[in-house]
Amino acid sequence: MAKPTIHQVANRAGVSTTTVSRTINTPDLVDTETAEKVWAAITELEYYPNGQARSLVSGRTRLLGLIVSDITNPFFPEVIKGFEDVAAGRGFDILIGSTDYDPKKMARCVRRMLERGVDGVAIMTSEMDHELVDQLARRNVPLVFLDVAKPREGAGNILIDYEHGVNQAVDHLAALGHRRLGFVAGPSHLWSAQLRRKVFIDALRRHAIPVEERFLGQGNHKVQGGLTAMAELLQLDQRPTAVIGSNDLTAIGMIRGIRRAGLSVPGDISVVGFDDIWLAQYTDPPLTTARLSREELGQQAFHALVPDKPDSPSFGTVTIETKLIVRETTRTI
Amino acid sequence: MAKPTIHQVANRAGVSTTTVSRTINTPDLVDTETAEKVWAAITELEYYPNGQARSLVSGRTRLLGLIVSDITNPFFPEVIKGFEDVAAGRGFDILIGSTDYDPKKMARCVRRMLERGVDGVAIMTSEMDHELVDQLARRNVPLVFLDVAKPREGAGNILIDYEHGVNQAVDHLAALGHRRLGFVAGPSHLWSAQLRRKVFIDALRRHAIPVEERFLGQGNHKVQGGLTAMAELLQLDQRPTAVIGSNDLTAIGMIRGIRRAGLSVPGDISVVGFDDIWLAQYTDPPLTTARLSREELGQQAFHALVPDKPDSPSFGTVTIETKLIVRETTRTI
DNA sequence: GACCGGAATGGTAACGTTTGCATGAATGTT
DNA sequence: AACATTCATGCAAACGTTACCATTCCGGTC
Repeated sequence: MAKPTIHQVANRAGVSTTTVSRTINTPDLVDTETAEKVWAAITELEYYPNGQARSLVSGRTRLLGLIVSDITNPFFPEVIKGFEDVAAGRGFDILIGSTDYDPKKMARCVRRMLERGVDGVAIMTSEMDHELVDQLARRNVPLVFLDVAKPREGAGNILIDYEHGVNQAVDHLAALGHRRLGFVAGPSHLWSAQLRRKVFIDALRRHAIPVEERFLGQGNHKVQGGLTAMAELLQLDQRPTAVIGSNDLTAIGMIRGIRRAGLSVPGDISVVGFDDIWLAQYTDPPLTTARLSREELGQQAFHALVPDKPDSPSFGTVTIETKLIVRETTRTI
Repeated sequence: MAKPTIHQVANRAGVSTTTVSRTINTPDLVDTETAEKVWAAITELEYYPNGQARSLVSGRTRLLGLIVSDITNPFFPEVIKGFEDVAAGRGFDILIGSTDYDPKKMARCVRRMLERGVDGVAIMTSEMDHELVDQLARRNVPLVFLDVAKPREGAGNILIDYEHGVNQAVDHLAALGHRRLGFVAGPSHLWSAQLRRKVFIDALRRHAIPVEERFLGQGNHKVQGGLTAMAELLQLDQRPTAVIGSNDLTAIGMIRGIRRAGLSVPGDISVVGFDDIWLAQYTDPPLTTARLSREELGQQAFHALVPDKPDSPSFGTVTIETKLIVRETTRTI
């Protein structure tokens, strides 16, 4: 009674297990009348097919892995949501693995996914062990990398077009008359943080705005980092009139730093963030920031792993756009 | 080569599959020398046991379900983390289901978990279909409910001791000399929100502080709700000198409302939140709030589902403490 | 009326493990 | 020297599905 098998259903309906299986999977092959009896038995017994047995024979698990570094980081939940939503719609479940920036946990994650026989893995974590990833690849597990330094052969890659958003931000500030722009970068070991910084500098050049070393601060993608970096920037005898943070947390810290120095945002200094995390709309004042749609990121990751048409290669590279959201931390000089 | 089976390993090591299985699961039963050969074969072939086959015979999947309403809500990720951490340590994987407050998705979630044959499900969502839950119970799937109205028979229940934290908050404010206390509640359909409000009123009584209806505002557990409710409270000819929000988001909205009215926190009005979400330490000024350890919540949920000693019943009820964290939004009157 | 084709169904062998039962060798006990 | 005990191993039967290959029955065709 507890967990009826296909045999019990078959018995009850007075047919063979084969017929039950067909009623569920290929209804066209079974007589309407028989099908009804089978369905009756199924609902009466509250039968659910045993997934293990199913995928043991089919070879597919309809299970996808998603490896992130820290689910607590406000950036990730929305990616997960985007991924999960579309996956659930297509009948896939997802297995989440947090690495906590710890290579050991990463290894454990990969092992778990391998044993579960996932049909694909999305990896969004900077610190990854190449050996481990190769192991996945060698077993023909479809892979997709999110926002990774070098697109990988034989795997999907989702890249982020930092350039557009940052350009828009610089355009925006330039249009408001700002000519002294500062930037507080993220941790230097993070490739994407490096890229954001580089893209900012390129944008300045394009606008023929002089790039001043002293306006380039160093943060850590956390509030505290933005705060202290901003404090240093404010020591300068000639300070920037507008500053961009490498991510929203940094920008929030910067706002706090400016306030603490007795100045106002955007009255004295304009501030722009990056990411548009959920929190950005609730800062005081609401933060102008370059949005990176995390939901889309998750969705694209799914599509890279399980293509619409079966057997299409999907090793392609997809780019996610970024786009400036103007709120209230920027003002004309 | 792609996915070696236990047979290939057995062949390579020159033993039977039984021996390979034993080398992995019950090493005591196999000769050291043989074991070495087997392990050699395992690593050479990069063999990982097939989980489906394994759990097909064992009946256990070492898979746990976790149903939440919205992973994007900053409250949940930390619960998930607590749950996942301890689960991973014990060799369990977790399957996340978001209901999005949609009964249909909830049903789909339950079905998915049933088909996967999860070894237990933790449910932390207010809108749940009793029929669905009964279905799980009938199939002897261990269940645990988190912060639910009525403890359920035959299932684990994790309750939250709202009382202690709120009492501490009121104590704290009373000690600072406040006698006119306000409260902005959460959505009335949410049982836990109701409870927080009730507990607040009880605390006032205990302190012989008069309970004034007009000081009891109505929010929705979002920033906006706190903001508008606070605006109303400020219209009063005699306003409260301290206010408590039903959750941190509400409190953040309240701070904003106070500021918008040209008053200062905590200079004019003290504010206390509830939950201590990650964001609470980054508000300006940092929020005094009653902490509800979400990590512990997740951990307890796991322990309720898979007890340390096999076969211990574990239908018990566990209570999570709440505790005031004093930061900088409260001050003497 | 013999033959063919299609529709509906059943029997059974996989899928990759674990696990009781059986076997054989080696060691110890009387 | 016969026998019990332990240790190390193998054989084969499960676990719950699906998929291939029959088999049966039926109406239609020549």
